[in-house]
Amino acid sequence: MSEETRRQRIEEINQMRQEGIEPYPYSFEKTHWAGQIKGEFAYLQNSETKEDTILSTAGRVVAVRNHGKSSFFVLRDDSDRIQAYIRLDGVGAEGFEVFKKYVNIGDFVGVKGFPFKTHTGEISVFVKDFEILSKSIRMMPEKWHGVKDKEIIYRQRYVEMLSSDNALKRFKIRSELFRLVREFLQSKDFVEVDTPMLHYLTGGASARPFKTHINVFESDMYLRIAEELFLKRYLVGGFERIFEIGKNFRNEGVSYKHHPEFTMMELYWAYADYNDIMNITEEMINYVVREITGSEVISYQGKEIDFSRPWRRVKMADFIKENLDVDILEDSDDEMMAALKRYNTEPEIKERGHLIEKLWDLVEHNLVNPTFVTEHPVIISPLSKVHRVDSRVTERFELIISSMEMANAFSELNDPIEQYNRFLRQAGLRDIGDEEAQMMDQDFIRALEYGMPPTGGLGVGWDRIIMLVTDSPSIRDIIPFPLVRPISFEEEEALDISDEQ
RNA sequence: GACUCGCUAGCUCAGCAGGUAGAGCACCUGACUUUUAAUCAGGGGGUCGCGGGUUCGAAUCCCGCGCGAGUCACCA
Repeated sequence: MSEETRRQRIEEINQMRQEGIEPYPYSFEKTHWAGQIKGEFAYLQNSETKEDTILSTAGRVVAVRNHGKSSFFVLRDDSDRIQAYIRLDGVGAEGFEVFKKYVNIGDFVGVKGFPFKTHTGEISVFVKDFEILSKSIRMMPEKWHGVKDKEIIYRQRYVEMLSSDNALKRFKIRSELFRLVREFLQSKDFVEVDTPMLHYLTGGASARPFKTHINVFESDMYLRIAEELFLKRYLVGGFERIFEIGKNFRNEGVSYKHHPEFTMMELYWAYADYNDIMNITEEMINYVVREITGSEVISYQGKEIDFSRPWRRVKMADFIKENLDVDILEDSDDEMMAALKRYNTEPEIKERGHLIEKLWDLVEHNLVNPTFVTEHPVIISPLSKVHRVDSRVTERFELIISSMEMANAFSELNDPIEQYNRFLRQAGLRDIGDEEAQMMDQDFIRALEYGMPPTGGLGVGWDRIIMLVTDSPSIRDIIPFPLVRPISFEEEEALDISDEQ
């Protein structure tokens, strides 16, 4: 590491203070964002100045081009980049000397001056005054190639963000997406609520939980794997249209589409069923995709994905039958097992539900455009109502896009007796070693006994949708600070800041 | 977990018939008052991921480990 440059910077900071220049001042009056300046003064002709307009802006210096008694430099802020032009006769000999001596790429600088357009047509700020706002003592990544090392990108995301406009934009899209989701749902009278992340019992999904411990109650706890069971308690309480956007935690593998900590949205709509939920899901995702990308057809990793409505709807059993020639509703366990063997796979737990899941995994990758896969067997849907005309299946759907499960929804089971029996069966699965089976939640049963209205419920894994709209190959690319294997800071760095002051 | 690939200056990368390390950007010094990957001249900077082995000699060959990426397996 360039220890040398870092020492130089620290020495410069000391010098600055001796000269009465504070390298880390407290605030700066910023009147314009970079993007605002570019927009507001786009009308200027080449070489035209607007000397009667004094504005100020600030950002990180990302490029400096010195020309003797003048200098061009580029400031990057939240909105865009803006070029600034500083010269000796604009800021005076002393100011210009400070600029040349102390301003480096990576520093935050505030400038005050008037807008103009250069001979070559670049909207710029003619600097009348400037202030160093924060000195950087680290060298910035290469200005042209940026940082490509995935290890730096994931472990020090701030480095990727500060050096790549694209990365900054990617995470702004993430933020914008959640804004749009809230806007959409609020327009339909859904209210945002929240539920605990620390649970004594895990439920609402099939997954292995993280364990933790609460000292005051001397009790083990789990990080939630779903919001479901608490949100339904809201419905018992009287809420009719609710949603929660929050983190869930699943102690399982990491892959391009799995991350132990991910952002899930769940929504519950009283008096609606899974058909209503299908419709609102389609409308909501279509809206979000259009707002963000400006189109209904997007390109994801070279594939085209068409979000135009209506989306295909296919029953799970039919889809598996047409692809694998296996009937998950009628065939025996042995027949399904034989089919799985034909595809060189078999589940760890040889139980009907797991056989069905396994068969599904074989065909999921055949779906690229948004597709609702519906009517899952009762056995793999412990929280879902049995279908009103076919008792072998439930009123449930999963939304598949680009081979990834994006959403899961059902007509929520609100019959307390049946829910109790479904939980009993899940408990039986736990007994035979299925660590992902759900736990009996007696308080939840009690809540249902008080009565929950007929309700349609939905869960959406927005991280995966963000992958699509940002054309990111891995979920780690759109989670700002992904989980990384721990390594000691000393292994990465041999810097000691204390002995250098 | 298995296999494949990668790890060299702050960053992006070269170097691998084994002979004590290079470029560009960045940094420092100098020239240059409309450049935009500015240009020109000079300079500093490296436990070549870590440990062991082979060898007179290892960034380069062999073994182990660490971290990362991809594929598969596992997994909603």
